[in-house]
Amino acid sequence: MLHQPTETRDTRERILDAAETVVAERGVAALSLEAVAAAAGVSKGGLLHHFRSKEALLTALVERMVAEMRAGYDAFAAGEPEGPGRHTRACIAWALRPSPEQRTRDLRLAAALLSAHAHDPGLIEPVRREHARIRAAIADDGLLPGHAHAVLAAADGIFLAKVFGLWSPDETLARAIEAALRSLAKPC
Amino acid sequence: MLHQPTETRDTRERILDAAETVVAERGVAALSLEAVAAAAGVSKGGLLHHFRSKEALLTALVERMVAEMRAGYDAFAAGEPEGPGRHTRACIAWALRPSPEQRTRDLRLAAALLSAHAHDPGLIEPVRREHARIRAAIADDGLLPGHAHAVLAAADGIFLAKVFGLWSPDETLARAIEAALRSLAKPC
DNA sequence: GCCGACCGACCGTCCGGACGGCATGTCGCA
DNA sequence: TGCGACATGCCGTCCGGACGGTCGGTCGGC
Repeated sequence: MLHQPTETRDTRERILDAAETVVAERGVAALSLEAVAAAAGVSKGGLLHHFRSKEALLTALVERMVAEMRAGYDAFAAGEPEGPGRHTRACIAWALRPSPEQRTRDLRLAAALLSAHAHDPGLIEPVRREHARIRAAIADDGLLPGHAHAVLAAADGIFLAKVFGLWSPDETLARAIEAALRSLAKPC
Repeated sequence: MLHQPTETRDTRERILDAAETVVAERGVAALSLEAVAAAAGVSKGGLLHHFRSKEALLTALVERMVAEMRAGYDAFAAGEPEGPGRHTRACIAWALRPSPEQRTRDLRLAAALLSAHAHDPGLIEPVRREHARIRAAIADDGLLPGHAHAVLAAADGIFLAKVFGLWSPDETLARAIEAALRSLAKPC
């Protein structure tokens, strides 16, 4: 494995974090290279040293996001007991289990998704592939296909509604929605 | 009531249609005044005669979209039989009943939502209000709150996944999802 | 003394918006 | 009926600013 100086990786991560922060706080339109550089405590030249173009920055943002998605979802799947409906229940947990680090994860996801899609819809292709992977897992989960996909749609809805700031259920409602979805995730 | 020449209204509508077309075909980043004007067969000056700024254009886009949303949803609600779960079933129909004019409606919604939110997240406030209105109707629909909101989340997910081009169920899967959601929309 | 991280000035381009002008039509008035 | 004053829908040019990206240069470590 090539040895990469730690400082470089730190700066790259700092820049990606800064990009997400800018989008989260000031919207997609404010995502300029100068704004990101300033938020990361780096000059514009320094930023462009790490990401050769804005598109490269957005691509890296999407890649990191998808990796985070995949790791998070797989962790939930691993936490569910074996048997039919496991992946479907992982979707429920992924969308409706509020934990501090998940809140920030959602903000990161939203920022990356929105900014990349705004620049070029083709940039979120990795997200589409990850979604397809989850769909495949869910279709082979031992449930009626309609039930599993209804749960997936609900999980998507919870998350994407948060992306646009449409709404977010409070704690008690989240529990109630979770119960309703779990009733769909039972073996037929 | 003031008499408004018909030609003006036509041109305004043509411009709004053109804006949606540009976004749908070339993405949010391509939504410039010049591109919209060209697609509408109007000069940039002519466009700015009807919409004093880009923000005014986007505001009008969102307003038209919300009106369309509201009319469509209310039509589905009116078509459902009275009794508990009516609004919840209207959500299901709204998201999962494919009809030609609804496909184009979805494209319009997606284009308006994405472009307005990209320019300024505050511009989609009317959408948030409309969503809140539907949530209120659903919360008072005679079902367990968790069930009704789970259905709403699924409807949101189906639509918003389409907005980002993540996926869209085919006809048979749509029927299966519909059946699963309807099982949640039964009186408790 | 080389190399990689980073800087900051600079450039070309694009975009939003202002502005003055030009037709067409309408109304008041003689 | 004819005419002038004005409003309206639309055009096309121009400008200031912002933004993405280039490039020559600096500095510290190996």
